[in-house]
Amino acid sequence: MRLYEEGLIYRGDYIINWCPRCHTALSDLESEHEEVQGGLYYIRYPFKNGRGHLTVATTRPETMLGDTAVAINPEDPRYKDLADDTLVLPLLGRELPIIRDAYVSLEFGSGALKVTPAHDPHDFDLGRKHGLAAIRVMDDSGRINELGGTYAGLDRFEARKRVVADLEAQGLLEKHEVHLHAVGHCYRCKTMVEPILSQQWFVKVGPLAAEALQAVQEGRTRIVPEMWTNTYHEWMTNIRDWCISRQIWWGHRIPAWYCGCGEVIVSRTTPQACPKCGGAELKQETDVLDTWFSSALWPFSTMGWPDQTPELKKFYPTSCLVTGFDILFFWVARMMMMGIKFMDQVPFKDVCIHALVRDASGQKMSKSKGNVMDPLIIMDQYGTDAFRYTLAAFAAQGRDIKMSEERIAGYRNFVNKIWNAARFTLMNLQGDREAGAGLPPTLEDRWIISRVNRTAAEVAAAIDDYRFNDAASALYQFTWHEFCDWYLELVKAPLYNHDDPARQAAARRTLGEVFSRLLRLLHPFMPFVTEELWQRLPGAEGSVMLAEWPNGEPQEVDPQAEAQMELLMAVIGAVRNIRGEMGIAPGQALPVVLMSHEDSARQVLESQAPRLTALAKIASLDWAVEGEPPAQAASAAVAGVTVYVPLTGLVDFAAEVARLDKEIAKLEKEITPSRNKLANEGFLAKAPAEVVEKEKAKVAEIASKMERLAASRQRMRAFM
RNA sequence: AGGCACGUAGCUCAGGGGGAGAGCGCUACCCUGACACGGUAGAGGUCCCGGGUUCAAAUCCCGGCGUGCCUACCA
Repeated sequence: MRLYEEGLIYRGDYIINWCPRCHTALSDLESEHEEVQGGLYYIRYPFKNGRGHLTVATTRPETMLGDTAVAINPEDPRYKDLADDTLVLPLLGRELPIIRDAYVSLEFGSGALKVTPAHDPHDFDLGRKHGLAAIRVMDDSGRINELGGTYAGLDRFEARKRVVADLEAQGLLEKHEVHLHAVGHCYRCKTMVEPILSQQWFVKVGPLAAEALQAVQEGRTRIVPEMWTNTYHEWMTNIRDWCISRQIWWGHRIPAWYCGCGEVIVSRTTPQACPKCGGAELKQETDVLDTWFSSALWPFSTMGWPDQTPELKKFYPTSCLVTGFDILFFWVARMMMMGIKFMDQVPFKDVCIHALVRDASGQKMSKSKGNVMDPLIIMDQYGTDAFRYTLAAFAAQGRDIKMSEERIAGYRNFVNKIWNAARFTLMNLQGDREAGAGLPPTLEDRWIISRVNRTAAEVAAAIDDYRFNDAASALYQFTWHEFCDWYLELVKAPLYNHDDPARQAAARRTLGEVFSRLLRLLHPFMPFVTEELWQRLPGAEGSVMLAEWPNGEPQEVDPQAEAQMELLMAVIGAVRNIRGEMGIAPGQALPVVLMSHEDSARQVLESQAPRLTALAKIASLDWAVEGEPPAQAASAAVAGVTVYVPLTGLVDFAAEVARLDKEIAKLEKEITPSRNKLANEGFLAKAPAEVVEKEKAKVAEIASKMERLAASRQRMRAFM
């Protein structure tokens, strides 16, 4: 009503997109252009004076039945001296004036354009400009009507064939070329849209769009990822009036009444009599509003508008709308227009455009194409949580998703991993998470607490930025490769040591705490399994949905513990590498000798000897005096520490030399770019000091490793 | 036709000026007391091509080639 009163809604005769199957008008958006192979027909229109003809080109010969003129470009040299200014329309014999308009392209077709104002939007404009009649020759089902002469009653495609055949028979078809062009199709039923002259209701969107555009330009509404603002801008700038009449049976009926005297009454209440003639014979408009028009009011109409309800006050404008790009115009832009118009404020602060799931070849999934992946089947197969996690992991900004079942299976495995980690955790907690306070934390305690806090901070930051894939992968990495791979293995030692119940309890405490935080962090991505496990976690109350969200406590980040763990993991990795590369059975415990000139490293490793021994499967752990390595041993170099595995008896010296060669070659490849940089004077002069320092430290570390490995290699060679 | 993306391991994809990453797949070994939907170790890359900017380019700029999407009335 308000829009009508302000002149922003009007009724008018225009060419609209008509679906001959749905029997309704469509907006420009609902007409989807699709490339089709059509024909370009060159048809001879004879001059009235009988001397020759003018050839016009058209893709839709059947519309010639509604022609009311032929247009040429006034600049066209071919048509400078025409024999006559009047043509005779073939088949029907109607006389057609030749009009001159710069709109006609000199390059396309024959340079002569047949004008059918009732069946083409541009012809309609031309018709208005030149005062031509508009003859509508088709009915609402796409059949030729009584104005189409002998073609009356034929379907539009049938009519085309007949028209072409008849023209050919009369020698009026000059030629016929194959022609690719984009043709509108009904978004609902894919029927070819027919542009038809018709009286409909329209919204004058210009002023509304200008405001909606400005809101985004001024940042009152932010579109994420930003690249979509271009698209939004483009569309808002080139927008045409919006046809909102629909001849369908669902939707809001347009509140307009027609009186026999010709008066149109638009009213909030049902009018009793015509204000002009007093007549009581009023008929309400049968058309309904486009559903997108109605739903443009959604952000406020759902909260009691036009009343100023408490809900409306509190929740408008909303914080974030999450949607797909294909809805950006249909709905988002229109909610913006209406929100600003009626609420004086944008409907949402952020619009988050998420990725669209496409099929394996990048096609948009659609039922009619038959390339849909049924989420119910997938969830049945891999689990709802796995499916949801996959979508989150794939949801990188600005990119669509080609769904891959392998990835879903990978996340199913992840869910399973968590389930098993939970079994381990719950089994060991023995119903108690509270005991064990007071003992100083072990290295693995400090480390995992530090890591879970870093992860929490990372997840929080990622979610704030709508980088759901970053959040998902941070959690995956932490859960599997830190919590499960390292922490759970390390914590087994205190957990299984019944001789030290206090330490055992302390271990339980940390385990329970970290696992509890992990469940809370995972919950948004994996709601079902985490809730199930939460219910079994001792000390957890209520639903995990309501549990406190871990944001990451900076004071619980412990860089020293992380550095020490890094050393421990490197040494364990070195022993395992030797075991794997030398083909030593996993079950065989190995003697290990360490050598280091760094007291701090030695201290850490000595204090962690039990963990080191357990995870690297070590039979005996000894320290060598510097410069006196064990004679026959495989070796590895980590930062600050050299690792020896004496292999007397079962050692294969050639294999060890080969292993060291490979390792040295790898380091060589790593060190070269850094050495080159340091040899570059420009780098030393212009690069930031910390970058130069970093390169130097890197070169020093790798060089040290290489030296130690080379020394080992030399010793091994002596035994060959 | 115009616009916007994308081209990184065999496949699916992150990253985005200073040490090439993940999942799956692959190779070898292992049913180790949470987990074989698993563990340990490993192989695998001209970051599409060509220029440019820079001390430094997979990353920024320009031009190609290829792919996808969106918009569009050339009858």
